[in-house]
Amino acid sequence: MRIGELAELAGTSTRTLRYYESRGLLSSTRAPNGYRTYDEDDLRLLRQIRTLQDFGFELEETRPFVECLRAGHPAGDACPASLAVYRRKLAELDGLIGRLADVRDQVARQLADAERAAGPEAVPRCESTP
Amino acid sequence: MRIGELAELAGTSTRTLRYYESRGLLSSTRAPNGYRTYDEDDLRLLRQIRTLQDFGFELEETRPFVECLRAGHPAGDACPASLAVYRRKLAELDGLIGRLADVRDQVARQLADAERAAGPEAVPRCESTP
DNA sequence: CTATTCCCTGACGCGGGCGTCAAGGCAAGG
DNA sequence: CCTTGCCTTGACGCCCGCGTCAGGGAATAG
Repeated sequence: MRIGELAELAGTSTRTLRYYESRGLLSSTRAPNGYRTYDEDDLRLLRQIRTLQDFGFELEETRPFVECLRAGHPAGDACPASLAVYRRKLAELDGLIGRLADVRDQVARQLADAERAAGPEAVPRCESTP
Repeated sequence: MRIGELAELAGTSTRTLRYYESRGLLSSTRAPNGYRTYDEDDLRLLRQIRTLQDFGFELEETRPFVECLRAGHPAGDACPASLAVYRRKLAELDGLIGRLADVRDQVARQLADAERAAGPEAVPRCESTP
């Protein structure tokens, strides 16, 4: 298949596919006229990349998964390097979520304090003053 | 005080202060030699900005707080516009944390599945095989 | 006088993942 | 032949909060 079809199948753009190729993540054979040609394996590879991207993985972090698939494994996460990325990402996410939760609570407290200071009359709880 | 001193007091850089000024967030008077001059009010204003920045607020989102302080209020969050930003940010944080938690769980599941598929022998639970 | 240390403005760089335009080639239909 | 629609490479733009360099002036100590 050609680049436009692959892009549509993966729900992305041709620009993105060329970008992945420039990063060495996606490969393509060329038709005599210079057009990129892809097969089902490329689609699976691309889907793997997109899934991880949707998880918030950086492109570089998808590389072990890609290489794992290229090595012939049925799943991109069948290799130790991919598992290592999973684990790093889990730790990263836990840290990030924890920090965000802290921030959330601090903001909530700031808001509550500021609302109290501003006077409770400005914060109608229900239809108490119709 | 001059820009270097203010920067150090606020734990930031002179570049940052000039940047804030270019964004219209921080103001300064000028000494006859052209040097920026600041007072305690500017320091408080700057601290307000930095606190919000540390929370992950974008610079533009600190503007209501800055204007509130400039209007003479003792706290930057004493104005309705600031409270509105707090509320938006809370909702944003809740949404983000929720999505990240979802991703975290999906990654954890992927990891667990991949570990099972790879074979449990590669995942020593304790010192079971010394 | 010089050396040091502050300060000034202006401008480019960076990271990440593309979007988007430019300028053209190739294939197929009418 | 022309048009349409796909494809090619190359290159600039964007976001955002600065870092960092270039090329100067100003104040102070020795």
